[in-house]
Amino acid sequence: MEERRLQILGAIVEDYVATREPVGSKSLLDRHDLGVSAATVRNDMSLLEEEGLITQPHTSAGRVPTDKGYRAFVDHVAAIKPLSSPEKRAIRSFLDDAGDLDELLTRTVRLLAQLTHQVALVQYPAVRQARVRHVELVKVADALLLVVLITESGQVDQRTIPLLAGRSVEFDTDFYADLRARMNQAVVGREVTDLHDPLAELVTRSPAGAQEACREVVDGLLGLADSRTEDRIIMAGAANLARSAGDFTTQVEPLLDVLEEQLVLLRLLGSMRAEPGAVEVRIGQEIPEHALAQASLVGAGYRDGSHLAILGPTRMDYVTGISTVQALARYVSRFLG
Amino acid sequence: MEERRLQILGAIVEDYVATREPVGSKSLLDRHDLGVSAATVRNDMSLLEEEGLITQPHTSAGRVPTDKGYRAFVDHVAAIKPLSSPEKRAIRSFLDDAGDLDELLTRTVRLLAQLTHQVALVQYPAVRQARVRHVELVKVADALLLVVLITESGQVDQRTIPLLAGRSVEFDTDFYADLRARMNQAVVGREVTDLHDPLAELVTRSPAGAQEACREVVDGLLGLADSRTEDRIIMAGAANLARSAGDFTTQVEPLLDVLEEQLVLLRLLGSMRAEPGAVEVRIGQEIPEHALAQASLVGAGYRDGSHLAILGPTRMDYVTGISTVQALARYVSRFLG
DNA sequence: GCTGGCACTGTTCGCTTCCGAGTGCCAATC
DNA sequence: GATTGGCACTCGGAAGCGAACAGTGCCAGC
Repeated sequence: MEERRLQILGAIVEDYVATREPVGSKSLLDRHDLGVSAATVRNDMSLLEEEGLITQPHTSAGRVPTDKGYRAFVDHVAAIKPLSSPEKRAIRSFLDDAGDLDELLTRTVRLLAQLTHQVALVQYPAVRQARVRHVELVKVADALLLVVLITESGQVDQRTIPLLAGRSVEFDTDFYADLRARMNQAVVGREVTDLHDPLAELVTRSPAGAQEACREVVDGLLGLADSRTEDRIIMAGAANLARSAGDFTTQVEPLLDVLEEQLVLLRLLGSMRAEPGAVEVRIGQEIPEHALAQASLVGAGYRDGSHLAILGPTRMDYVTGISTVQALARYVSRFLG
Repeated sequence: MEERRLQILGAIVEDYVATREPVGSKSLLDRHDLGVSAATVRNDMSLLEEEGLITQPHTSAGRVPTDKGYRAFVDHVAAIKPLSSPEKRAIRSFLDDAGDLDELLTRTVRLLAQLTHQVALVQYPAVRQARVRHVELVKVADALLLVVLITESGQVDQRTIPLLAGRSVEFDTDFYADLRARMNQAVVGREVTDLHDPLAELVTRSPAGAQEACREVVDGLLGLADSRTEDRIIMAGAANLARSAGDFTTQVEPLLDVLEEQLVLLRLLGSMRAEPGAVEVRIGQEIPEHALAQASLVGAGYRDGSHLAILGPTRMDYVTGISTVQALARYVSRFLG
């Protein structure tokens, strides 16, 4: 029976994840009621091994799932186990308390790490398409101007720029108040990616003597608008790796190095294709990054095109992982919507 | 000679940190030219052990530094090894590129973790005493208002608040533009901790029908002003723990749990007393937190009263740690000044 | 197609033995 | 009085060995 073989595979994965030890036919029967004898299980195990789903570390040892085995488990056996009501409520109230986008994401990533005991990653939502809601200029010191950009999505970005041309007396607070008003008039309602022309025009229309000072500020705003579209990754629970360090037969160092490399993580999450609310699982070799050949990634899309994920050893608890990732992705999507 | 004993202690610490193995009199001489014989070293070791600075895991094994030994090493032996010029330049240019406070701190903490291979912690600068520079209100959606608080120190805080009372038609964008103007008039220039009275007055002076809507916003701003004084900790390199997991004889789990507990970390950094630019070292038992009994903390003050630190096994490279922490604390202080 | 039985296999565990790094002490030397 | 070479002693860890054990594959019988 095809059915039973998968059931056995599931049991093997479950036991191996729980015990970290190769599981044999007999001990399998101790923990699971399969309704057949050990010999039958052995036969099925043989077949599973032929298919490449499990493997023996050595003769006379139990079996261990292969990457392919985990894949089959995830695809055909693992059922999403919805979170319990108290869990759901706890999550919701914890996330509800978040004051702004940053905090929402920070809390989400921490929660994800805590619930799954893995490393959690959240991609900053890609909101390139946002429109400008407001621009604020605040003179912080004699030669320092704070530029704040607020988008309709409620994201607030800021940058302090040094003033060189604009530091003479005639460019006082009023000057910047006026500039602020004109800038807002020029950019409010426009796409943040589309500010170059209107701002250039604003500069040319400024009084001759003030063009340099205006350009300074305009450049700051353009830089800000540009950098805000940069992707970022928030991470939590990296220390959980210490817990599962034993699961990696190779050195953990390269893996740690990868975690420090924002670029690699960006590529990783950026390559995920899961639709919002859907889950995508990458197992071991399926991850195109050598250092992660013994790791698995469970990710889900949220909002539009952004992703969050957990990263752990291939021998991880996929059921809990998938459920949790999916639940959190949905919550976050809803809060952002 | 007191002198030589300390030199030997230094050599023991150095070797033990490098090899993770108890160091004996002979192997010590192999790696260090002390100008005396093994027997003399043995005698000195005996004395060091009597003083409680080193200890033997068992008879016929080499010696290992005790917490007290590390303490003596740090106090009397370790010399600060200034960073090399290229290092300094790299640090400076990396930090110079930071656009705002948040990014500066993020970069600092990452750098610290990378340079020392330990867990790095940075306390968000305590700027309770800041004055209000500007308040901005932006209606993000029908029933959502974004409140932005900008202080003279250039810090920008934000929060989205739900509008219940103020969602009717008469409270339109103009209403909030007007409210914004009045709020600014009421609070600009005041201490953020001292906004309660003027804002309460603002509410009572508002038109009778709008008081509820005003109170809503005022409460949001007060909450924001309040929460911005909340301390925060930024962490990086937690994964480095996996690298040094072998250094902890006890379970690593409780230690990981501590790292997830912002509160404990806050208490930890908050209890540091190092002046800006000065370094404070806490070794093992000196840390009033059971789970960190095998860890050490190397911290330095920056700005006024805030701290940054690294956390690692007691068996850590204190020389590099102290130098790096001090250097970064000074850089950050300078950039913020 | 499933099962119980059986012979076979390689790891692990406990035991013993042995080696060596390291110590402490002492008498001799500078 | 500090330093040194010599020496006996100790104990943990590596090496070697056999038994126990967990697990497998195969086969005949139901």
